[in-house]
Amino acid sequence: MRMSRMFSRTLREAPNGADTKGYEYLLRAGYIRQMGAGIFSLLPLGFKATQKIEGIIREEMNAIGGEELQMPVVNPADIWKETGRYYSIDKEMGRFSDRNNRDMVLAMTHEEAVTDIARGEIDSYKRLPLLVYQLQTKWRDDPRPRAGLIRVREFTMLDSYSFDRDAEGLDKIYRDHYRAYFRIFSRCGLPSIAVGADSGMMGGKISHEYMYLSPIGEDTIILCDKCGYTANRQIAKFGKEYIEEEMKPIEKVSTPESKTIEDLAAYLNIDAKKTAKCVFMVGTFINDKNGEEEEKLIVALVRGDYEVEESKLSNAARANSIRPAHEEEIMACGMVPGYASPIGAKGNFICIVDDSVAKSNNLVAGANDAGFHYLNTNFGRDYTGTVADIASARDGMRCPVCGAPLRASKGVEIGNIFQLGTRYSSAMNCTYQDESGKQIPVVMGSYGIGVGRLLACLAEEYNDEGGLKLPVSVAPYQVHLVSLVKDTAIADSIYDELTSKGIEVLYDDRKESAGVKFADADLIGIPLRITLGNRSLKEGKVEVRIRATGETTTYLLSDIAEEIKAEIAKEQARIDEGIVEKELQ
RNA sequence: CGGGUAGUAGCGCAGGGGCUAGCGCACUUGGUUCGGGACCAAGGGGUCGGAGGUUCAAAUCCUCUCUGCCCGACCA
Repeated sequence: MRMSRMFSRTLREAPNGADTKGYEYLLRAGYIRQMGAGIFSLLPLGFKATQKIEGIIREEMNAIGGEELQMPVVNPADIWKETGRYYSIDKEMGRFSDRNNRDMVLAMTHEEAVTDIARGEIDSYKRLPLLVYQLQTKWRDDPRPRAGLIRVREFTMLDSYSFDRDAEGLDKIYRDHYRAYFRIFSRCGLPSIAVGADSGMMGGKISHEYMYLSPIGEDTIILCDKCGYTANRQIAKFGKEYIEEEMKPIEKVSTPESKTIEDLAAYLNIDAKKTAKCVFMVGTFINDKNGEEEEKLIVALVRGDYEVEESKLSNAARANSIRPAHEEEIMACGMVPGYASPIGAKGNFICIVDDSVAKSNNLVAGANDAGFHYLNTNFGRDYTGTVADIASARDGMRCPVCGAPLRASKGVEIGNIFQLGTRYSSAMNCTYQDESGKQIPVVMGSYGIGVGRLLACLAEEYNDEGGLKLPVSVAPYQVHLVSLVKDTAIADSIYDELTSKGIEVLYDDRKESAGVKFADADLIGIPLRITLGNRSLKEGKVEVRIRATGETTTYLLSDIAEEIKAEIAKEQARIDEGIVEKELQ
């Protein structure tokens, strides 16, 4: 590509709002342009990089037996009503009516669509297993897009769907994906880790998220450096201690001005872990069949020194969503904020008790009387509720596996894999006939990678003061040819020669100063730069500079095609050496 | 959805009741320069986010509204 004819141009200054380096450079180098909140165009450079990523994805998906297809973005709402997600997913899904007033949705994922197709294709166990994937546009009306391509509303996603006759089959294809995803990310040059995750709106039991660890990430990952335990904080467990002792009789004491655990512990001169903290949320429960909604107060109890993890709480309560409760809602159930506990409370509420509280004795809890608390409350004797793990794992807490201190880190979710089981096949009657003639729901899995987000993470990982420095496997071009001599004949012939040999060349044939050309080359970040200048040309040589390291070598003009091929191979070899082969333990 | 902040040329910004709205970069023309964001000269480009209002006069004041960004809620 001749730069004189390139659609995009570089920006000298960062557009307002580009607050991470990767985003700033993608914008300035002309890879992407914004059109609205969370809505971006991929300009030719960004599109090329994306195509490289997609090429890697296709190779790896094909390698595990996937077949590529493409499903429609617009789905009739009927299939989403079959699974109930038409009702349980809120405003995040785009909805509209067609000209005949039929409900339509913009598919934000394709479990329904693929299951609808599959039920027409699968009849016998002999047809299984199957695996299909697509690279396709998703629209998800995220309430808060941010950080460029990291969190957008419209994006391209690899999504694959597996169909098996039983859990063993699912387990195998799930493991295949686990391994293939590490290969994909590492072939793109992106370091990643897999963590145990919440399956969220997808349903199902087992799921893993792939995380690019970075301070710009929004997810919090809990990891153990000693034994390798990793999990998203939303589900991360940690080693809890229980205060087990002989139950003592409950006793009401005056605790004026002690609305927080901190004040209470100070007033009574006790450790916060000797208290039970009461957190109030309101859960929304949606009927999958008809979309009817119901709200209910959720009372969450954790030990005073722990925090409530809302995802865990939401799962334990089986709520579709939860929000903090208002004071009136708490008081309506006979509890007094600041001095609250389920003891003596009445009305329609759900009580979820963290095991740290359930298994500890004689904790201090609210008396539902302003200015008073109870000493020596005990779960089971003084109140009841559902026991679950709803406490949040934090930096420094103990590893649930080996007991070593846990570490918290920020991460960007670049992919995830779910064992769906029969959630969709049962709801949509996607069954196969087994040897005995019985109809059995197909066992499914679904798997996804955000392509644009992956590019954004790469831009974040590979940059310096000058701009991007993408790995050769994903860079839009392999070579950036910069000509500084007036006579274009030599540069033109190098360009033609390299191009004819299948090398991807971005040729800066513009009438710009050397400084501008170098600065733009650094910004765009093509891995290799050929500089054609009078200085070395006098000796019949050109310079080849490696963007990532700045290392420069001069080669004879006559050898340049072969030398460049060798340099590209070297760059590619660096990537190949870093390919991660990892099996699910 | 709550809190904050901003919207003036393609990009970055200044101006904050009064004549023709400015600066840097980018752009056009001519000339000089030519290996790390050159210089000189002459130019082109604006519904000051939108609507309504106050006023002799509004980019500027008031009301409403739209949009972007940041924090939170939320999210795969």
